[in-house]
Amino acid sequence: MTISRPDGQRSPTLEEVAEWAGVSRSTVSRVINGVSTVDPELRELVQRAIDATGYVPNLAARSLVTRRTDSVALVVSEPDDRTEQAEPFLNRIFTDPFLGRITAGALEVLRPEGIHLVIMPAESPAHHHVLRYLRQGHVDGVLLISSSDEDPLPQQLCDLGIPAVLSARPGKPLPMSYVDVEQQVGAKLAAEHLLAIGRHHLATISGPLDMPSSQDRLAGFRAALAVHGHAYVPSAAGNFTRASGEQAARELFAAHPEIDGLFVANDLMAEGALQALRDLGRRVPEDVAVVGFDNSIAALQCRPQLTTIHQPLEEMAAEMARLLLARIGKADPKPRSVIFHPRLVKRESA
Amino acid sequence: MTISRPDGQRSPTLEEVAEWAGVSRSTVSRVINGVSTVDPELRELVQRAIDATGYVPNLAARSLVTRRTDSVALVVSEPDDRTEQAEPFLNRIFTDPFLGRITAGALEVLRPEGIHLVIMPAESPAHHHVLRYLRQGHVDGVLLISSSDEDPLPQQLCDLGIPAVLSARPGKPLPMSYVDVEQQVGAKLAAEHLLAIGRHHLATISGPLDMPSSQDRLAGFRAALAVHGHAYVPSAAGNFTRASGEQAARELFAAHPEIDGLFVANDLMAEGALQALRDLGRRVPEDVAVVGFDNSIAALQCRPQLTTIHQPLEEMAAEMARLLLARIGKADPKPRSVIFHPRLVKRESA
DNA sequence: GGTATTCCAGGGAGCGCTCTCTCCAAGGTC
DNA sequence: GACCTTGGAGAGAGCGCTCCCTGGAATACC
Repeated sequence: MTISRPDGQRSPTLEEVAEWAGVSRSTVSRVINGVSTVDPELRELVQRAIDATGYVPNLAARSLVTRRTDSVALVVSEPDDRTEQAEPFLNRIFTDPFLGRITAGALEVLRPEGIHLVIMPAESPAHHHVLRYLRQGHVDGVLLISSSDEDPLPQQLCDLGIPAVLSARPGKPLPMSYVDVEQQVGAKLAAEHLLAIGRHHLATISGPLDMPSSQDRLAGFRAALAVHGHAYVPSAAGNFTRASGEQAARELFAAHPEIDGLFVANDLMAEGALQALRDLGRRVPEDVAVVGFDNSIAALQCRPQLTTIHQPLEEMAAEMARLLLARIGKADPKPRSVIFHPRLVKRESA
Repeated sequence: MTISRPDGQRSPTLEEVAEWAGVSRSTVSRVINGVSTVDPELRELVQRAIDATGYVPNLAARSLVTRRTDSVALVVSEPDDRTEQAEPFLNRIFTDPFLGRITAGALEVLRPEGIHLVIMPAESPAHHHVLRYLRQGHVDGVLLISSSDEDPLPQQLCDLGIPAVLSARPGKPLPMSYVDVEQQVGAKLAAEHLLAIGRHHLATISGPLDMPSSQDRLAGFRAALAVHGHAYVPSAAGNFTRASGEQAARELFAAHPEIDGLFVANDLMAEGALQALRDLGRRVPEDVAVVGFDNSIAALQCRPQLTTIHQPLEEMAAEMARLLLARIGKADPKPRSVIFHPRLVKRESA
């Protein structure tokens, strides 16, 4: 802290507060930390001293001894191979409603516990920066949003013994807790809905295929259709951005103009697909029915409004925070997984 | 730090590295901090010891004595009165391309300096949380994105002597550095362009009117039109979200169907306005010309693509970071302001 | 060759806090 | 009244680091 206060002096220390109140350092410390064995009268006195001096505990000193910082990091990671895309990483993550919902959910749990959340983007070239930050002990643990099964970060955190919780099933088995949603079930809901409304030429726009969740949604969609006799399902991969959805839809309809039902692996890409369909002169849902995934704000903002698969991201993030807190508490609880259920939200597009 | 390493032991200390290398604590410290007065041979030896032990400096211990943390916060603040809006704060900030660009620009400057950036949302009920975080000395300074002239945070940071730089001219005069863009000039560019392409019935959708930048854009637009004899300019205020832009456009066109030129205070709202115009059956730009503001990714993603006022957000954020670093370096440099120039980017919508 | 000067490694203090241990006083027991 | 228990305050050590000061070896100077 470089708080050069206006009056030029540093912020007061425990010792100074103690002197002001005429008690010992220990007593002040006890009051600050809410230890009950303090005479109520003294407690009151010390509280006045704290207010009078404007005392704030020095975090560095405290965490030097407690080995806690009372803050956790939300790290949004991105592997090498996707870093050089048209739309820069930071633009993508700070434009996708995903992150906001995750943050909100995590804060819901962390704030009442007095734990701070710091958000750190970690695109690949900066991985070591972030890793250094984490190793230095700025935070007690990390909520890791990782978007590829090639991402080395989960493994690294594991090796370093830094408590962490993942936002999805890890690509490789790892002794870490994670939350997830039944991706395949979500895709199945979409498939069955499209069939139920009488569509026969189905296709899908998937997310990046190095993401387990993308793979699952694609596989789930295909499997559900196979059950109904559809052996072949055209697909194109996007990267979860609106532009990539638009592009994928164009490709798909160029190759398969007969498509009348489309499952898109997130709402943002679905919005892009809607754009493409408009340009192609296809009406939604009359000519083509579209189902998205996420039930994000984007689903409500496009025309027609998106029928989509709801994913309880806020609750999932809250659960991640809870799992992390548990992990930080005791050294080595068994890694736990918590799986959430998706559901279909019917709107106008299908 | 609660790093309970897999093998159950804590991470090594300076002392242990010193012992490994057979030198003193001081020497290791010197090597770590790149002090030049170390025998190259010893330096080499110490480096091997560091690698072998996997040593990472303990941040708490270090910053206890240096009073630096080598990290700064990017705080996105929001005043009371706007917290209870349809779209939650976190959704809004993590959906607007604004934040991504700011982050990218700041990191550009901070990363090479080895300074970490932590992002903290600070909607009003959590202000004290964030303030506590900052006061505890987690960071050396703050880049403050504040969106209202009622926001108490700048003043508070100032009082606490926490180094900070603002992202726009503060609502009230304050001895803090800030960057800004010539908002009025930007609005004037929009106004003149709309006139130049032959529009006569101009209107504008502004941002929240408690933001100095919104006020400036509105005032600038009106002033520029006044010069050309337009005494009255219909306007409606949004809150910089797509939905609010759509809503504002509806209101505006319901009251003033003759409008043929529209200046919207950011691209996101302009996208919403485009949506509304499409619903109303107005062609853009034939019936209504639309000019946005920001030149964000959103301007490229809508149909027709937006003519907009470019704001060099990345450079502005980079400059903020530079100003902050300067402020952290020495106690009390004179607060500086750096003003950037907007420019018109012509696309399809006007 | 003796002294002054530089160079560079080591030792010690101390940053501000927590936490354990000690100690004192008050109350309870027989 | 002597003893033990208990509640609650203070003293001390030490977390891991940096930074200043000291001192010895190497070099330079007269």
